[in-house]
Amino acid sequence: MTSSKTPNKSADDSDVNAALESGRRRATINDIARLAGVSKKTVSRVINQSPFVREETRQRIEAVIAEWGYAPDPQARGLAFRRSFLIGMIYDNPNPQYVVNMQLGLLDGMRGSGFELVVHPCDRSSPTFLQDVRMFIERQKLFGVVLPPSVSEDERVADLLRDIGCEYIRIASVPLDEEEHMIVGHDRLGAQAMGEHLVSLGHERIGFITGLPSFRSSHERRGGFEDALAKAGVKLDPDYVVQGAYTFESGLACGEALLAKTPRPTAIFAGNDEMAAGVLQAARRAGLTVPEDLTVVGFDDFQIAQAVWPPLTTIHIPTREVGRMAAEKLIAREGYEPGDPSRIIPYLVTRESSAAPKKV
Amino acid sequence: MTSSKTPNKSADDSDVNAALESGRRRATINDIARLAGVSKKTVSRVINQSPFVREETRQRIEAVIAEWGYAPDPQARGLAFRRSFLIGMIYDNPNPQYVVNMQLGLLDGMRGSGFELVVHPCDRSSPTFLQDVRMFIERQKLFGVVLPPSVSEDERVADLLRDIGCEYIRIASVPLDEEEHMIVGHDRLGAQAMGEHLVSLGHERIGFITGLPSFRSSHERRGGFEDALAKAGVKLDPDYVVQGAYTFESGLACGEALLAKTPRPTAIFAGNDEMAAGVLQAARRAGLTVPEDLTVVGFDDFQIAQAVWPPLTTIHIPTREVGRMAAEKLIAREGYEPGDPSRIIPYLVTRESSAAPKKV
DNA sequence: GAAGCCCTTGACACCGGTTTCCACTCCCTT
DNA sequence: AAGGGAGTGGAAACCGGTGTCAAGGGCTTC
Repeated sequence: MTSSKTPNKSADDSDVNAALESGRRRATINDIARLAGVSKKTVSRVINQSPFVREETRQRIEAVIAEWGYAPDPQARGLAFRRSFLIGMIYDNPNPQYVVNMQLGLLDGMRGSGFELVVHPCDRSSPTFLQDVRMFIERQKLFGVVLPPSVSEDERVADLLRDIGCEYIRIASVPLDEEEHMIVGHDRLGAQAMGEHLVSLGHERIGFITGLPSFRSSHERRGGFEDALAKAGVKLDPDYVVQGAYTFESGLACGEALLAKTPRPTAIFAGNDEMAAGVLQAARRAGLTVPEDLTVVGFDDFQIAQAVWPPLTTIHIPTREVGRMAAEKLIAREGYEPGDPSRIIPYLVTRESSAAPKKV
Repeated sequence: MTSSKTPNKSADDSDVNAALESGRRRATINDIARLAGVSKKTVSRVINQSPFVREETRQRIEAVIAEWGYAPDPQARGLAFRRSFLIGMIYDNPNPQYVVNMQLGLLDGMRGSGFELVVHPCDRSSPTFLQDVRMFIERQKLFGVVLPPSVSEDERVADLLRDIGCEYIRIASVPLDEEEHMIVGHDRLGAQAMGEHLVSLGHERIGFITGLPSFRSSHERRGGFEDALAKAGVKLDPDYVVQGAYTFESGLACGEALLAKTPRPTAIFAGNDEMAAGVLQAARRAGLTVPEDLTVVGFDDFQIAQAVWPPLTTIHIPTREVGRMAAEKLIAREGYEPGDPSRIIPYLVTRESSAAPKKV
């Protein structure tokens, strides 16, 4: 009777066990404690990997936990810890494929950790934006949040997070914060690769369509492109740079604008695939054949790049992998090593939309 | 001194108020009770809209709640209620735009309700699928789940949910469950509309590409199409029906197969836009011009329909609205009326990919 | 053999809400 | 004025975990 805590509990115990065994009730920490003949505090220690538990005791408890399939209640645990086991993704990126890939990546990185992902699209221009974000985080007592662009680039949000002491990871194309809060993408490298590709094909009069200026990636992509051109001794004529908005429609309009220039560019590099698809349409309306009359290239390598005609030469961005790294960094589990940054380096994908310019 | 509960609390009170006012601590139900001069039970009654509170008392408490911006802790509340305020979206639909639109719709319907959305993509063919779902729901004590296709069509999942007593809404193109658990889409109507459109243009030899047979929508779309043709006295030749997989690649392959038939169909109706984009590519490879040589139409009206050339005639499905209705139904708030089903009726969007067949 | 220390363990209060139970109003009847 | 019922609010237990702190046991050390 060493494990019995009160003299007349055995009758109750059998009732309790019956309820448990029939599956009518999930096991609680008290059940596990009782079944293992220890106090619930010790079970708690095992759950939280406290080193102050005798190996033999730990194994006994772990066996009982495994046998009954016990998992602690995140709400109760969260209540005591004063925080939840939820991770928020706060975003305003309008591209569905980016969003979904990012979500999948985050879930990859969270798998088996006991955390769950709560999604929170937002409108950065709303007057209540910061208050909404704060409410979201404080009410749910989020463990942490992941911020993809362009929310990641908003210092007000970062300040808020530091202020309320919420863990966060910012995903951006440039370092904006301490290293531990950043996953830095390599848009610049990707744009450089594209610049080299176009130059190597022999293009010299190239149009460029920027993304939304509120996204740092817009500037990085342009910058990387200019780097590559400069290195090859080709100059990017500012007159051939027009500002898009990362949308198909803006790509169409900007494409038409660029194609109206004299002389016409022999290639157009759009800041993302959506806009490149718009350029393809502009080219078609102008009676031009791609890539014979015009090279059109994009950035991101989302599905649209393959669905248009001709399929787009573009830069592949490993969004899902970026998400995985972000989640891993956020929860920083034991056995977590920093993650090889080379996993998220973008690369050129050559398809049929790019070719050498026609000889004059 | 009527509101003072213990004689020597006033000193403590000012400390507590200081902490509150400085924002160092969020208000709890005890603070609100103290500030309003009532017991926390009464505050709880107000929060939970109990009718047993004097109107005057209620207003006083609500004023204090508003003044301090108090919101009850979902974890503590959930712990006592034995359920969380989380809603799960369990899905295996591979289309990013569908997923994102559905999420947005669900969030629309949940806005201001205090619920949050936890996303849970899954693999229905995994051996641990049902166990994963069960674990997800039971651990988080989800308030309810929303099941879009094709998870919604899996009776094992519905059985599981009934078994563990979890609220759920199934989104599908046919009624599969009691009315209160269903949002029924109208794929059939949409496909009928497309059938009528093609017939009215004069097409009689029409190819059809089905979606994945594991999606009920595939059969409904085909069925609705056949209905419309039958009504017009046109027969759908089974030889001109090929099975796709809702992907671009499958659309390409199926398009090639259909265009190889003799005589060639004058129109191809693909079960979704992705496949229609594939058909466009097959047509181009075959040297055909759309819509002069071949009419190609899709279904869903996702963004790809506008980004390809020519832009696709398709059926618009109000996915986001469907999501909103699902969420509203799930949380069935006071003031909730069933929701006008006409809001989610699909409609034809005519673009440039459909035209009358050339005269022979 | 007693003191001192470390390793383990458990009792108890607490996280922030809800529910149960009960006592106390208040108002209306008799 | 007393009695009775409905309406109202408080104390304490509870949801399922965690923090704090002190106690028990085995070991070494003097």
